Amino acid sequence: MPDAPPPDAVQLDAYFALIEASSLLRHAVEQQLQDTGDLSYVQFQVLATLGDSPTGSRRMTDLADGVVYSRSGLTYQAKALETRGLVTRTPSPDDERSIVVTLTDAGRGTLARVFPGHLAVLDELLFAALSRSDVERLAEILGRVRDHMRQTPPRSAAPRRGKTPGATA
Amino acid sequence: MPDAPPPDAVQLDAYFALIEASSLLRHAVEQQLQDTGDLSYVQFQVLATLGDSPTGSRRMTDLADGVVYSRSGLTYQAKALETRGLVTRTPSPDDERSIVVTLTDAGRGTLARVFPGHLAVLDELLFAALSRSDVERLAEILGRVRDHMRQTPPRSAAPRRGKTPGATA
DNA sequence: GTCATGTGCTTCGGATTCGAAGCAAGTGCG
DNA sequence: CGCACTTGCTTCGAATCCGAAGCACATGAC
Repeated sequence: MPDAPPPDAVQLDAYFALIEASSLLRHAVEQQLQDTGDLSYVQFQVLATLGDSPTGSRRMTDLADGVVYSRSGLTYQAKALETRGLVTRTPSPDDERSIVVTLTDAGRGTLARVFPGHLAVLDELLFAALSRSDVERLAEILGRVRDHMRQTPPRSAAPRRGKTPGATA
Repeated sequence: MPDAPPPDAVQLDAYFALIEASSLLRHAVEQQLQDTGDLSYVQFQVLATLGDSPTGSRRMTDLADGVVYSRSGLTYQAKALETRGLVTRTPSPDDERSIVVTLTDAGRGTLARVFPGHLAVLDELLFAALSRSDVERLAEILGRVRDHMRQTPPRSAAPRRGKTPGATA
């Protein structure tokens, strides 16, 4: 290869660290969830998201969006959770085509049973290496990143508007 | 903000932001890789990891470890890459049971073709919302996290449930 | 040398994943 | 109302993923 403009080394560091850290963490957590509650990571995310809602319910689409999952994938998991009695799925009164997923008591129970261990893993793996201010900074920075990404054209929407070189407008 | 009653609120913020941001980023990048080079994310990671090595080679196990993937999963992907001529797989001269994966010229070419767009996505999604010092901090903090996780007992060593059965014998 | 154990990779089976296509309900407009 | 278009979810097929089991080489104890 000739020379490519040396991509910013620190940026790459940050990027790779982000990917690696999240992958490692995810794997560890996944294991814990499997052992403790027989849950996959997505399933846990779904339950946790529902638990976060005041009503304990969400529409399928919003749920899929929240956990960053495909719709068909969520259908699969929601059914699995329903079969196990951890959530219910009922058509919305407002929109007959919407399905509202709701956490059951059993679901809350499972969540409660799994959560402490979950936190323990986080403490051991993620927070053990960090000071309080590290955590604060991390939350602040990544929070900003997340918000930015959520705002930005979600999926396709490549630079469509772009005209050819020169006049931006 | 009231104090954190049960779990530390800031910690949870950081954790969720980490997971969400990495998920969103990964999806976006995945799309770009698919479009530009017909590569899955893992495949890209493998090529990139190999490209990072002075010799352009790595053992299967080290590779799997590096990209945080199962061994069987890597076997699958390595074969796919080999079929497409992007890597070669040869038994190691040292250890007859080791397989050394090596980047081919075609592999380097693909990597080169895909990389600029990859960086563009990162710029747009990840770095656009961050200042230089944010990036530095992020790299530093997450680097520390990653190192900590890499050191920590990878698999087992999870807090066994129940009591410790004292001496096994 | 030979056995027991450890290490490296693959195969196998089953579970999960996604996108595309399909179906049904909602909306805007004449 | 009828029609075109949108939106919400599911089904379908094919690809991918992982853990357990298996195979082959390597190493250490004796």
